[in-house]
Amino acid sequence: MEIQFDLADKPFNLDYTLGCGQVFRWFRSKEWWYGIIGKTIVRVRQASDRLIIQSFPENKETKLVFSEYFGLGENLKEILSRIDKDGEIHNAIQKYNGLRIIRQDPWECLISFICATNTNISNIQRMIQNICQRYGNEIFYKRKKYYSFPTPDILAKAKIEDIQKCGLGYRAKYIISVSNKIASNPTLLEELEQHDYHAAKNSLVGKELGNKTFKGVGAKVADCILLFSLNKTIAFPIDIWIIRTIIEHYSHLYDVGFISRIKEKVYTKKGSISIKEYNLLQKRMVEYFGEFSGYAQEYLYLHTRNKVLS
DNA sequence: ACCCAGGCGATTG
DNA sequence: CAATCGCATGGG
Repeated sequence: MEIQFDLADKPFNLDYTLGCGQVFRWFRSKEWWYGIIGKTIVRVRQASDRLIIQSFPENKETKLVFSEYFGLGENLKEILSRIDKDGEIHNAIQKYNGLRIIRQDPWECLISFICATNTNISNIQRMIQNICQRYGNEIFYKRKKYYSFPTPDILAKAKIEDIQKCGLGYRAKYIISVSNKIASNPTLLEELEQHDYHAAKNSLVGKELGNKTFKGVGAKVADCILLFSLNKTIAFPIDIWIIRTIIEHYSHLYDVGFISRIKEKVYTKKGSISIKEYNLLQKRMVEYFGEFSGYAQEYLYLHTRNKVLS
């Protein structure tokens, strides 16, 4: 049995949505994408105006869960028209029309983006795959093995050396620390969705009792969590690709001196941007693109990245 | 051998 | 405070 969504007049592109680096556990084989949503094993394919989903196990809520996960409730056409403000974003929207922001599990998102610092996407995928193989539960479906994403209490009890063996290196200690935090307060992340962007972000990057609540979570990682799992469409993560986009196409939004300093850092590879520079880069972009800045970020990110890598 | 990859935390100045 | 500097790991 399978579920279908009618995509007529709804921009949606499965390849861009699953392949743009917001989720790391999906893989494509021929026309199907394979993945796990919650505890449900899923394969998905797109046939022009339909999204076809086969899943195991199924229940009555499955269709609603999938609709939510893929962001099908959002009026993407309207959102894209709101951020379509210049030639560069216009080209990105034309090329990647149908890219949607997924509403993924905040816990998985938190761990995934702690892994995502100072590395590349294929390595992130490998780290997370290793974590799931070692600490998740095996699920068999159609004679293939899948693994659930491990729970906070399982990772909290893990040995740091074992997590390092998953290829996480210096990130392993952050995983243990954050897992303990969530294991002792399981609803902490979900509660952040009730707060506005700034309050939620302060909780993610802030301190309590003098030390950081979420080690390994800085501004960039926090913005990814807010955008990809906590429904904060105003979040605009600043990464190296977006900085390149800004330098090339949005430098007029900044002081000349500021931009040249950013250029210097990026081109010479001498040091990363400071938190102040991060915040200013972000502030101007959000002023420019508005409440759906996060969508603009994703379109620009993919556009710039694929221009360079292809 | 060296550099880079969707930064962060600890340590300095 | 703000700026600088290791950091684990894998691939090119």
